[in-house]
Amino acid sequence: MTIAHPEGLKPRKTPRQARSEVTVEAIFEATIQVLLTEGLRRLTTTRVAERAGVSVGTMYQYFPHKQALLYAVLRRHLDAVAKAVETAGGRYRGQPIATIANGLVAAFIDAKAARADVSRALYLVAAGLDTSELLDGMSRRIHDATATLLESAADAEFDELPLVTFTLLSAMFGTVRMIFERGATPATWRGLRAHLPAMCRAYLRETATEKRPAPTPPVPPSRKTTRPGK
Amino acid sequence: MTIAHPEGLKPRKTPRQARSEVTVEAIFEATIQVLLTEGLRRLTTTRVAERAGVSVGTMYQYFPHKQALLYAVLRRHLDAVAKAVETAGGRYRGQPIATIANGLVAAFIDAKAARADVSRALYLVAAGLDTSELLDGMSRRIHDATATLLESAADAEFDELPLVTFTLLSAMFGTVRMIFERGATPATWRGLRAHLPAMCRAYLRETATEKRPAPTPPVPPSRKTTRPGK
DNA sequence: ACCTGAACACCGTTCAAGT
DNA sequence: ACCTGAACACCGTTCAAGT
Repeated sequence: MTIAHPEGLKPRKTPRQARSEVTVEAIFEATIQVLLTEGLRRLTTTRVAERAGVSVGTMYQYFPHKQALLYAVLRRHLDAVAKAVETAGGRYRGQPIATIANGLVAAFIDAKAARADVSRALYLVAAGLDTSELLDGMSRRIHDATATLLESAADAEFDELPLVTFTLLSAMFGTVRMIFERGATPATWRGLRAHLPAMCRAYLRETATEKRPAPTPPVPPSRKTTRPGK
Repeated sequence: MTIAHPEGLKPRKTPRQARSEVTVEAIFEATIQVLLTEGLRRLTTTRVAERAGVSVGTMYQYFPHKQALLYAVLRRHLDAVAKAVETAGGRYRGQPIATIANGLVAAFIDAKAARADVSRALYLVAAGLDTSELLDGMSRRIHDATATLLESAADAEFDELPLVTFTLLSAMFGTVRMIFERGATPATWRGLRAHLPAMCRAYLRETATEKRPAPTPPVPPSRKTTRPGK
């Protein structure tokens, strides 16, 4: 559950007194505020400290450098997203792939949209940091939850589960990310909310080998599994 | 064809003598080299100037600030990608959607993979810059080329062409981007090269209304078009 | 026309001194 | 234990002086 911090990005000390917990919390909140009001480019250690009502020195007592601070903020957000997908994984277990695809996309989009402004700001933060280990950890949680979910599907089996999971998630992550980085219109958002699940369903139907004959629809899924080689 | 520079990101002057053209070219090349060997974080105006064999002052004669320099390098690369998709658009006009999907994905991946290291480095650059106008311009070219291509498909018509184009491209862009930002294994690359087109084909088949009865396959496409509203 | 590089303002980070 | 803020090193940017 806990993701290891890459060396050097650890918080410098853990708060031991009530006073310092308040301080750390204030620093977190100030970081997000400065990020949203001033932008990443103008996010300065001095500015964050000022906004948090502490001195720069205090900040450096908890975070060895600016990167570590941003890293910690990013980590919080990604953790919430991973949790959302894991929860969805529990809820849709054993359902048909259509339901799974819809549920998964909805959970992911909702988690991001809940704090859309923060999400958007953090994409920039993530790019400027060495986040490979953090993203690896979060991706693994989400990947595992998704693979387990797909494996439990009532009406389908997958020959290459890891690759299917990876492709599916890449499209989901990437699409939503794309939307966030450029400001999408509400119309685009609505459109995507329908078309992204549609794409996922179509893909899963294409790559699945049927487990039992589906009850209602007369449409036969393709029999051959797609081969990844070359 | 030419994309307007956002205010303030214009090159400061255009080279008028052969000497300065050489200088600018050296600066471009130096930027990419420093980016690849030192990373974005250690990319310093002094370092780039040194590597290019000119003084900082000279650099500032051509680029008003560091951002403008990075912007220009990014612009070059994106232009090459847009050109690749436009070319593919010409080549696959009037083909069946399966062929179009395959060709489009291949063209895009190839364009990125051609200079994979530069691609990777530039994703970081793009995130740290105000690139909305640049990306809007490039996206428009790619979007237009793709929409025209889809409209020409021999075996399908699309009720909501703009939304379909957008969703398709988002998945493509996003997926490839995802791969680039984290180092993907060759196996993953090969897998994706097969599965990403498969996903695109499945999606297009799902959202298309058939133009003429397909000749070979007995699989009927779904008749109802997916509705984007809520 | 084009180039140089010392000089300036600003930001990340430290550390001796405080409570 | 926790906090302060002047001090230092480094980076982006400028501009008077050169060819």
